[in-house]
Amino acid sequence: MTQADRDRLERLNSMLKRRGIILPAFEIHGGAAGMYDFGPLGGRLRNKVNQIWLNHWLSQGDIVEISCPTVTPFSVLEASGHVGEFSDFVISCLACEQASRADHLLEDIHPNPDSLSMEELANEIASKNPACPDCGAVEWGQIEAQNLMFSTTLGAGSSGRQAFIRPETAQGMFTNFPALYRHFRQRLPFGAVQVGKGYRNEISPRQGMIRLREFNMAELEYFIDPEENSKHDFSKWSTMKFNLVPDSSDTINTTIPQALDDGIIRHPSVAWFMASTAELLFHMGIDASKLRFRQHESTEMAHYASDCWDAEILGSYGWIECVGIAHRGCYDLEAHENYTGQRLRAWRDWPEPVQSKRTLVTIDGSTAGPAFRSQAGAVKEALEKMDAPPTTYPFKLTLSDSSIVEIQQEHVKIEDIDETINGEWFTPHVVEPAFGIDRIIWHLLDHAWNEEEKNGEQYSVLSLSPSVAPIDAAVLPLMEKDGMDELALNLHASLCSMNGIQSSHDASGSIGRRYARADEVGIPWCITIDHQSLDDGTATVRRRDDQKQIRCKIEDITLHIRDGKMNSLFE
RNA sequence: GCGGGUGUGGUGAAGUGGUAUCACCUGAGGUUUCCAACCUCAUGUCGUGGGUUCAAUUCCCGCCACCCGCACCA
Repeated sequence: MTQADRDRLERLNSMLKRRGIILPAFEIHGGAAGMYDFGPLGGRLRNKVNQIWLNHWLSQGDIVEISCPTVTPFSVLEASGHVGEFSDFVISCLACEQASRADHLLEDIHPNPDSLSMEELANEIASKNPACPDCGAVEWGQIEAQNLMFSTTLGAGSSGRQAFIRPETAQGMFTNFPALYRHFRQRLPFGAVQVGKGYRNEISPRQGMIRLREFNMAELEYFIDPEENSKHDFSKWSTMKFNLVPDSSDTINTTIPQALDDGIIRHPSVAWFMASTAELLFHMGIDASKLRFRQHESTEMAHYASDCWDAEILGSYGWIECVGIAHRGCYDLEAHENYTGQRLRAWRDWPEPVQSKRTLVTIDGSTAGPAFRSQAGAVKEALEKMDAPPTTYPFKLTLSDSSIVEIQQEHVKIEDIDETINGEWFTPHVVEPAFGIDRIIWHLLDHAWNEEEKNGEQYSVLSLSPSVAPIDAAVLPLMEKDGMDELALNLHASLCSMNGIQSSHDASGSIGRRYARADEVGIPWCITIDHQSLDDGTATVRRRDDQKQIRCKIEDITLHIRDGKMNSLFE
C-alpha cells in the first residue's frame, strides 16, 4: 500500500465515522478490536445488502430461508469438525490455578495427544495423572475447549452444557436437513440460506472490516444428487468474460461456461454459483473490473472439498476473499449422520427396479427359543453370519462369546427371499457459496467513494448503487418560506411512508452545500422544491452521478422513486 | 502473539507541569437563493486506569484502540 492509498483510506474511514456509516464499536468504553457498529446510515446499508442477497437466491424458487440460534451445543460443532479444527483444550491446575493445554500435558505419555477428543483427553488425564508443569501438583479441574470459537454455557453452574457461539451459519442448514428434505417433498436439488452473525475470536483482527470477531455472513447450502448431471442454464453468461485464477496456471480471461467445458471449473453447480454470484455482486455495485475468481490450491483446500473458488474483490487492502464457493461433497451430512446416528440422506429411485434373490439363514424362534433361552439372540446372530447355509445336522456353532452350541435342523429356518429393490439412500453432495457480508459492504463503499476537485475544493461523492443506498432521496426546499418548507415536509413524509423508501429533509445552508452533504453519503436523487413548485406542482431532480437536473411533476417523482426507475426520467 | 508508530471537540490539526488554541463541521438567528457564499451567536475536546507532584492533557507505568511490519489464521 502506498502512502497515498493510506491517506485515502484514512480520509474514507473518517468520513464513514463522521457520517454514521461505520464506527468502531463501544467506542465510549475504549472500543473493542474486531467489532464495528453500523450507524444510522450503515445499519440501513447492511440491511439492504442482506435483502438483495436474500431476494437474489430466493428468486431461484428452490431455495428457502431458515434461521437458527447462534448459540450452538458443543456436540454440533464437534461433529462438524470445528472443535478439533478451531479449539485447543485447556485444563486448570486446582492447586496453582495455572491453565495448561490438555494435549501438552500428555505429550510424553501419549503418541498423538493432538488427535484426542475432549472426552478422551479427560479420561487420559484422569488415568495417567500428569503433574502440573508449574507447581507439580496432580489435581486437575474441568477440561475446557478454548480458542477461536467463543465459548459459553447452556444452563447454569455445573449442570450447564458446554456450547459455542457459532463460527459460521452453515451448520444450521445441515442439522435441518431432514426438515428441508421433507419441505421439498423429498426431491433434490434444493437449497437453504441463512443470513446472520458468525463469531470467531481472532487472535489479531486487522484491516478494518476485513477480519472481524463478530461478522455478518450469508451462506447457502445447495444439496444435489452427485450422480445426476446438474442442469444449469448458462445462457445469460455465454459471452461475459471473467478473470479466473486456476490453481495450476496464470490468470485467464474467459467465460464461465467455457472454463467449465475446459475442465478448469470442475463442477457445473460450482460454475453456476460463480456466475450467479458475480451477477449479484455487480447488481450491488461491485466494480466488474475489480472482481476475480481464484481457485484454491489442492493443498489449501479442506480435505473434503473437491473444488473451491473464492470471489476476490480488489480494494484498498488488495485482493480480498469475499465469497467462497466450495463443493463440499458429502462431508457435512455424513459427519452429522455418523455422530448422531440420524439418517441425513435422500432417496434415489433407480430407473429399473432390481430383483434380488438371497437366502436367509436364521433361527426358527419357536424351537430355538426354548432350546437356547438366553443365548437365543446370540445364536441368531451367529447363524445369520454364516457364509453358506449349513448342510449337515447337528453341527457345532461358535457364538460371539466363544461358547459353542449344538444346532439341530429344527432350530434352523432357511428362506429364499425374492426382493425388488427400487432405489437407494445416498448422502447428497453440497455446494456452498459463503458470503462475508461485511467484506462486501466494505468494498461497495471503497469502490463507490470518489474524491474529486470541485472549484478548487476537495469534493467527495459516494456513488453507491441506488439498490443499496441507505437514503433514496433528499428533499430540499430552496428556501424555508412562502410554503416551500411545508411542501417539502409533505413530500418527505410521503416518501418515507412508502414501503422500503427513506428520504432525508435538509433545509439548512445553501443549496450547493446541501447537494454536497447528500453526495457525500451517496443519496442518488435530490429533489428541490422552489417557487415554481408552489405554482405548478413540479420540482427539480438532480442526479448524483452527473449532477444533471430535470424538472417534472412531484407525483411522477414519487412514483419513479417507489419503482426504482428514476433514471428513466432523464432519458 | 512479537516489534515499531500514533491517540487533543464530530473531522483535521496546534500547544503546555498551573484545566487548552485554530480551521472546518454541526446548531440558532439574519442575509442570499439551484452546486460547500456571507455576518452574529452557540454547543462541544486532552483514549483509559494507576503512579509521581501542591498541581498531570503534559513526566512514568499498565490497559484499550488505531496504523505499519512479522507471525498466526477459513
